[in-house]
Amino acid sequence: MANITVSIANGASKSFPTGVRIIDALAELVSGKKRKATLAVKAGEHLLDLAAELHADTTLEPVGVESEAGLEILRHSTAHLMALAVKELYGDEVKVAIGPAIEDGFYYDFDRPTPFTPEDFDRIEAKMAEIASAALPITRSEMSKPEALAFFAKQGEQYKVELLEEMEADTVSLYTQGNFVDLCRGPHVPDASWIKVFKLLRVAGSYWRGDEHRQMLTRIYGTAFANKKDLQAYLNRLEEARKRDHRKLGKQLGLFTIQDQIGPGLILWQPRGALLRHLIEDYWKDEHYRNDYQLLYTPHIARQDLWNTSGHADFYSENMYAPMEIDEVLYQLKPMNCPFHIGVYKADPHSYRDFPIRWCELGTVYRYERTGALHGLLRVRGFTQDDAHIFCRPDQLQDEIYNIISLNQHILKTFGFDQYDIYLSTRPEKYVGSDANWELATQALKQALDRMQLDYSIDPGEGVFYGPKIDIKIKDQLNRSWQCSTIQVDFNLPERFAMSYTGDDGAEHQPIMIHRALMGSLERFIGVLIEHYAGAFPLWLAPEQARIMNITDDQAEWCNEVYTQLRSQGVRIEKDLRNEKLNYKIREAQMMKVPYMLIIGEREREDGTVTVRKRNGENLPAMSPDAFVQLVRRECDEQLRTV
RNA sequence: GCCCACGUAACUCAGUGGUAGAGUACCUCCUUGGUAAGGAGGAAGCCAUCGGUUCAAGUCCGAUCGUGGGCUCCA
Repeated sequence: MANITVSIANGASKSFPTGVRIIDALAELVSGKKRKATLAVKAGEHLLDLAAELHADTTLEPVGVESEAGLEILRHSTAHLMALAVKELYGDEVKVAIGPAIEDGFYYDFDRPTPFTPEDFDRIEAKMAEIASAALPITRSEMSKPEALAFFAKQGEQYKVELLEEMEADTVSLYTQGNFVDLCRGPHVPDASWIKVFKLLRVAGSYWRGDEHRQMLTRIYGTAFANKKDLQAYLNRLEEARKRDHRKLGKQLGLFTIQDQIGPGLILWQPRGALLRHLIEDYWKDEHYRNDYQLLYTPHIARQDLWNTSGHADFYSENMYAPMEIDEVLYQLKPMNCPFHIGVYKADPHSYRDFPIRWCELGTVYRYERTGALHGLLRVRGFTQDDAHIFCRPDQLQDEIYNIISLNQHILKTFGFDQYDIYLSTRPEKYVGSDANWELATQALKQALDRMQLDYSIDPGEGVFYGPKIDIKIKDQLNRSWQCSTIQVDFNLPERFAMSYTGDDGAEHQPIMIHRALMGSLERFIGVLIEHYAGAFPLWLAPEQARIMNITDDQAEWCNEVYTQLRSQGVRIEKDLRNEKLNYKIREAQMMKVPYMLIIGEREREDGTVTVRKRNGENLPAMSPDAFVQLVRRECDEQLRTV
């Protein structure tokens, strides 16, 4: 990426490629007379060089710290500061592994006989503050690789030794702060006094080098900011995310439950959640019929033989549940829908004229997920994919991909998602299918994306062994990314199942198969939706669109009349006729995030009207029940309007 | 699966070795009140499960199951 933009106090500024020492860059900018420079580092690798070498006669303003790259440097330095504090407090008992800056903060991995717990945070933070206030300088030095190896070996830092052994460089850079010397590429802030606002957040386990067969380390996560205000804003954002947590809202709004007795990762949809899901499914089916898809239904189990043919019994077995025996034949629960759709394909002979065939199914699959991976609705063991398989000729591939992406965009947009990160994954090292086919499919994916003028990044070699794919991550209200949509070309299954069609030349050919899911799974998608909307669903999706409530018992009859009328006209309305104060009823409806409250007092009963209170507290003038039905229909139509 | 933490009433939580608690929800009664909690009373727990230590275990120890934060893996 990155150029370094260096600007100085007189306004001059220039970009340099990464790797240029800032001191050299400055020399170019500063004509020799004026040595008082202010730095703005946009993307920096060598800030410390500058700090170290300009210290004597340059004032370095801490402007960089507010920039993104500056924050990264600050956080990286804070990770080091934490390691220093830990070393000072716990000495040789602790070995240090690695400690980078990450999005929103930093972490450092430690190896300690008894892992850290949050109770240790106060002590470590206090030590960090103490070191920081002493403005202990952070200095950069270099060593040859053998020197560095000997140095860290002597200190007993086996993790650093291992890192060094794998490095190719002849010389490495070290950063020294007090007694703590760390192997590090840098850059860092000039001294610890720059680190003023920081906080340790949580401990977690992590494998050394991310390898589950190796040593488990204790990771401490923390964050640092340029000022207290930014830290507070960050903490508030975390708090906001916690409030939106779909597990919490799912319970509060009565959407779904997961129970020990049923089993982990298995979702029970409660009435409100089931209604929400039903609305999404109906919408999904309508959109698919409208876009020339046909709906399929297929069973949940199949003979093991099927999974042998498909190859899942081989390469996917660790995700599949154990076989069960039925009439002395083994059957297995399905982890995927594809072989069944192929079964439908094989029920009839096919000609090139049939294509494209677009078959979709809300197919429930079961996959074994390790207990530690399970997470609310977002990672479960039984889930329903909004699956589809498209069979086509090579010349139709690009159009089909294009159509899938546009349908995807249309559907996602309806749910308020219009920010995506798109990844195109290309051929991995191990693959099936011919090079020519891979090229054809990869180009088709690429051209479809280009045709739609979508930005995407390429993940080289990250495709599945059976074909290239496009993954789309959606961004929610809090700018968090979620992997939902996936579009995969498959050269494997048509081969394994010997699928064919008769071409215009009268010969048999193999169709191209595309797998795709737009929402991914209903479980995950609804989990994301809950957090995206913070449980306050738009009217068309709200399980309860309106709640009618009386002020005194005298209006109960009129309430019942309106209730029955609106129900019969398709409004999802509930009633609250309890002997409670209006305040109390409003509060409850409000907490259930019901979009409209219909308030009925003496006035409304006499006039035959309803007073409408919106979820945001706003009141609409009294209207007839009919007018309210129209209002609901109009609003839903607007929300569903095709873009 | 791995590391750490946690598991007490339907929910949110207090209870650190000596008779199981609060608020909310629920039920009953009073109250009929116009825009986010009216009042009184009542019922409700095998303290996740199993085992151990102890005169005595919700509390200490171990195992199992489950949840959370991560790691790894993924729709």
